[in-house]
Amino acid sequence: MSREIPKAYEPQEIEERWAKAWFDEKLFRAENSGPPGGPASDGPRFSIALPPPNVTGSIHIGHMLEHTQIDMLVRWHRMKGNRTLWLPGMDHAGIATQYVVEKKLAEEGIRRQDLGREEFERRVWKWKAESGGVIKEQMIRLGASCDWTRERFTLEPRLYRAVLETFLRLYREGLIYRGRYMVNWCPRCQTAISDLEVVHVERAGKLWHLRYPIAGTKDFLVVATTRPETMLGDTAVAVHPDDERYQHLIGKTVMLPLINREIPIIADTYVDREFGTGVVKITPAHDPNDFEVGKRHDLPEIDVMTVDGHMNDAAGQYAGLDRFQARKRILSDLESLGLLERVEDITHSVGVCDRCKSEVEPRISTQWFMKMKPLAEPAKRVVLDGLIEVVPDNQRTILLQWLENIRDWCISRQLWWGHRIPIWHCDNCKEMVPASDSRVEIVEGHARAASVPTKCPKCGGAKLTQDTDVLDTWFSSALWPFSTLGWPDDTDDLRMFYPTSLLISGYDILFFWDARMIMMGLHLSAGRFDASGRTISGPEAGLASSIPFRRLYLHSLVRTSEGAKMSKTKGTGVDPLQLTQQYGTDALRYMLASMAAPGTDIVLSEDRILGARAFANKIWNAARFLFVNLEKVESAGLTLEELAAPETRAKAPYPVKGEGALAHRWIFSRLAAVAGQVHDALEHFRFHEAAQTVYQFFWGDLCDWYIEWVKPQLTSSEREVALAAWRNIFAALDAALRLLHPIMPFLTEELWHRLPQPAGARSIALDKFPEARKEWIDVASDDAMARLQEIVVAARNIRAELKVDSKRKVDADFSTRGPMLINLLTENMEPVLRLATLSALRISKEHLDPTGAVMRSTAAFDLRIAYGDTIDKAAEIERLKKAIAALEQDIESKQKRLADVNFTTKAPEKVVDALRATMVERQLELKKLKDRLERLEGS
RNA sequence: GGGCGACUAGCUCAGUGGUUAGAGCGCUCCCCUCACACGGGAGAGGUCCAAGGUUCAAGUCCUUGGUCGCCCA
Repeated sequence: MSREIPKAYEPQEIEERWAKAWFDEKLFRAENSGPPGGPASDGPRFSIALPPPNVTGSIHIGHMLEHTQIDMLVRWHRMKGNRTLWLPGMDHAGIATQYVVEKKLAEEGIRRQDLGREEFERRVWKWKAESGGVIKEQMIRLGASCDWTRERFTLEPRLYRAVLETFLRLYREGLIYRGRYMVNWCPRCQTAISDLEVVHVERAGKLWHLRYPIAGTKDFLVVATTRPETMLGDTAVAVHPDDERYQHLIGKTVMLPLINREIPIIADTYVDREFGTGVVKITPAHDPNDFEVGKRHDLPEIDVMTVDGHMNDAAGQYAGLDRFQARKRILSDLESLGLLERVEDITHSVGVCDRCKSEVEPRISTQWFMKMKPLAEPAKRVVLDGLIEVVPDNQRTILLQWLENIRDWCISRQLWWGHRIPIWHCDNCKEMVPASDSRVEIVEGHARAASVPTKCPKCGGAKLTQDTDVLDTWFSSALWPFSTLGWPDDTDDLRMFYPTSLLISGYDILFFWDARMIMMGLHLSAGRFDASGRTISGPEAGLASSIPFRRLYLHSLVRTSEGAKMSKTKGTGVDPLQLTQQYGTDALRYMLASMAAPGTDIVLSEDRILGARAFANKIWNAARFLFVNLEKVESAGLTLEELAAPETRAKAPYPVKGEGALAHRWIFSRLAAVAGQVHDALEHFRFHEAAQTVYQFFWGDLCDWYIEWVKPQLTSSEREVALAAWRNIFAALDAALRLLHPIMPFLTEELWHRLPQPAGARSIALDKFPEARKEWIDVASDDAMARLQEIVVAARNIRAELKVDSKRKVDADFSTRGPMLINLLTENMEPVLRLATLSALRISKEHLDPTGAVMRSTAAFDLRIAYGDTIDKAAEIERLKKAIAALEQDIESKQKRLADVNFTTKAPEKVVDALRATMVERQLELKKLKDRLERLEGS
């Protein structure tokens, strides 16, 4: 072992080295975790699926936050001895990936249509092969302890099979159907998208009031619209049936301007009488509400646009124009005809494509849908029954409300990159024929449905063409927790790891993904629920038949200081790898963990990363202190081998004779308490609490007090003392590193290896997480140490006020009534004198004379230091007066409360007693301060 | 239109009805003491957005309002 160790923690080389080693050694294979030796199914398990990042992307800070939280829990469970699986993988991200590749092609002036479907798909695969590994590399570098031997991709053959199986089952059950309905259409992506993929943005717009001449009169009706170009497709105007203004017109007609089509005036309760003139144009082919009205009144649907957002032949003279150009032309034409009554400035909500931000066009088209109500019922039940615990709780309500109001899901996409729908259409009779089973075959390295129908069962026709649509990406994502474990086959992994223990995702994909996984997981695992969604008791019908995860934690999002989501295109994105280069991965992880309070979004702060980096350096240097002193271990007569032996550490704390015993008992008592707190915090996703607890323990307790306290013991001439001290300090630091490992894996791995470890020890990640050991809890030591700390701080406080040179040792006087503090001080005189930089501490039971000195008092003791003649009397009087005022106010409020019979009778006895005791102490303190003030003012 | 969240020290944020409301950073003073100046020691700094209410007790629970942000329609 080399004993050179840099003075400051330098993360770059260390992190890269360990990231590579962990990956190369397959350290995080599930098989490396859990009880050694026993049968595979023994013992507690922990399994979690990585929310698969888009294959085309790169890690952003939101991933980093997500992965840090998952990794903390995964490492923690692994160290607790659970058989632990974190299954990673990527999502083919249909529309997103196709968009990216299309944009690249556009740079060469190529459209995908120029290439044709097969060639385009080939290009996407090629591009995926080139850039698809980026995320994986980054995740490895950032320390995610995934089992990479089980990595999956949503478009790989095994997962396509799961998709086929699902589609075919739901199709046969009638839960997937095809039909002609109004959908959200993106003219840029040229595909239908689901309701969830439409984002609503507030935009400044205009409301145009148009005049529609009433047929056979010189009058006209005025309709208001934000989308005048759709008027070409109007097939009616509507008024409210009870609107007195228009009663006489119902049943008459208007002449649609520009196109000169005679259309009826109808009555429908959908019309809002208060809006505009109370007359609305009805365009069944371009508005979802008008579509419904059109159905009710049997109106024709006139689609005036093309798939790419241009006007079609039905638009007459406007055919061929882009929809926004057409709008301008139509408005100017109406104006010149005197049919534009007025224009109003408004802000309104515009639906845009989540992916490309183009304005979405409501459009009638033939698509595939999934019936969601029957699937949502069991999902609601498992959430209501607590079979799936949702954290934070308010997200549970949001989820339930969404499930309550669920609408059918448009699952088909007119894309080329994705899972192709396994339905064939008979060229002859248009019958739809599904693949006969879910088997897949590999063609050119990629999966295709293998069981292709060859003959139409209805007409016998032999010419069948596969549906050209692919499925929404979220269709395959919805199967992720079980498709990745081998479903629909009954695999060992499925038996071992399903249902997964937990899902951690951002709340922004609660509906997109989490909810759909619950619905699909429940539905595809027949047997556990009957049709009413009730839990069936008795033996489980199969391991796969269950919820996809037992707990669901929705983590916060990282936002810019303006509250917007981080966005690369807006330039507000933060590259975590760059931050890693700058500050170290562990520092970044610590910072994220420390800010990850459930339910609150995170705004990055440079200050907090710097603080985290300082913490990493502090840990490094605490270990460095032991490291550079290793020779002294040997000179104390201890071998490193013995120190490294697990048995040695297991027996800590070793009793230390004489003065030094207290601190050892205390630090292990703290360790037990802290381990308990960290367990509790992690169990409840309180990552920030876990982070803060270990920080406080390591820096405050271990470094500031324990190490400083025991330093001289390590070089003690008494061999027994030195031996025990070394054994204890190693055991304590080793435990602290294990405690820190889930948050800061690289640093702790490096230090763990640099310190003596048993032969053959592979990694701190496979070591044990510290337990809250009951036998370490030592309330008396906690209390004693707190008392001594109070005395040391009081002495330092006086020194600072007297501006005593920090190296100069001075005498002090100490007074207390009872023997308890006297004994305690006597037993710990050396460390107290040293830490307070005192030459002597004279102990008495008498009152101390404050003249010419500075004093600090608590209810239990007085401490006095006289030094030089530099006492600033005025300042001391000022300080005393302030303290007295605060105390008096406090005592007064306590007295008031204690005098209140309501309080003393209704509040718990414990609270009343505690208040009483505190008040007595305060009164004592107050008396001391008042006495002193009097003397000072009198002198 | 409906819902959710935030508002606490100069800044970024914790705070689970019950001591004198905490942390990190920043600030002031002292110290480069042999693990660490990414450090050590000491200190200053808060009418907890406002107004009502519940309670023996409210930063915490309820109601209303304000400001900001997010989501859904």
